[in-house]
Amino acid sequence: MIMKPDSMLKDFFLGFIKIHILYHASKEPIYGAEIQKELRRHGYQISPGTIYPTLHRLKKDGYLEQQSRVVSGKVRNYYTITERGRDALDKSRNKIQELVTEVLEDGR
Amino acid sequence: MIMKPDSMLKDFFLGFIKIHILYHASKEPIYGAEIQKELRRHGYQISPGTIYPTLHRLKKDGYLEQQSRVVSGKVRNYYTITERGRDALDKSRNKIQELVTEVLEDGR
DNA sequence: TAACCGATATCGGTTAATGATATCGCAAAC
DNA sequence: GTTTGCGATATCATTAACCGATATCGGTTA
Repeated sequence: MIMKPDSMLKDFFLGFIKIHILYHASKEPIYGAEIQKELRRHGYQISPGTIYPTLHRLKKDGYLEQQSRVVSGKVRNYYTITERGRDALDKSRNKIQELVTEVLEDGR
Repeated sequence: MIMKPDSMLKDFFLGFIKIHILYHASKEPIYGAEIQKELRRHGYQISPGTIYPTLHRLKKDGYLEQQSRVVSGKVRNYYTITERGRDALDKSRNKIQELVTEVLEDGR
């Protein structure tokens, strides 16, 4: 029996996904399956049914732009952050800092 | 026309609520309406339909314990963190630190 | 004992995550 | 040039969660 990650952390993680994606897309072009792997390294199994609609949404909202590229015979949709996305990321950073700092600040 | 907070931050906030609540309940006894005000100070209007079920859930899961108290003629359900809740909070802290630090670390 | 009121509880409607499945499109094989 | 393989992407029905409007609770006071 596999112990699922704490639901609290799962919730946190889901709420954090868009920001996490924007961050990586600000570093280098990313694609769906890669993001999924990256999230797994953090211990969270996020469904493709979540990843892809999220990417589409971020593109539709103008935060990401898409370039299709062929890699070893497969089509990949790479996403890069836009200027608008960068602004949103910066704004989110500040707010997250404010929200999280307090909670993280001290142990028991 | 009131500009709603960015949906990305809203998502983050919703995912963060349980942890935020646990944190405050680790400092002092809290109650629903107070939490709602506290969250508003951060710029987010969270519905009672979210707050109260969340508190019930945290209690049911053993993270909070409840004491009903009468204040100026009104019944209030105060919640305090349990030992189990403290453990969950500490665990969450570590994980959040790991997840957030990277994203916050640098500007553009 | 009736009316008040802050706080809490609840309900139907709506939106979002899920993960299993189907599809896409290029390339290598024959 | 047609077929097959495959990683990546798209989609769909189901399930769960937030929403906010509304109802209810239960001491207190007059």
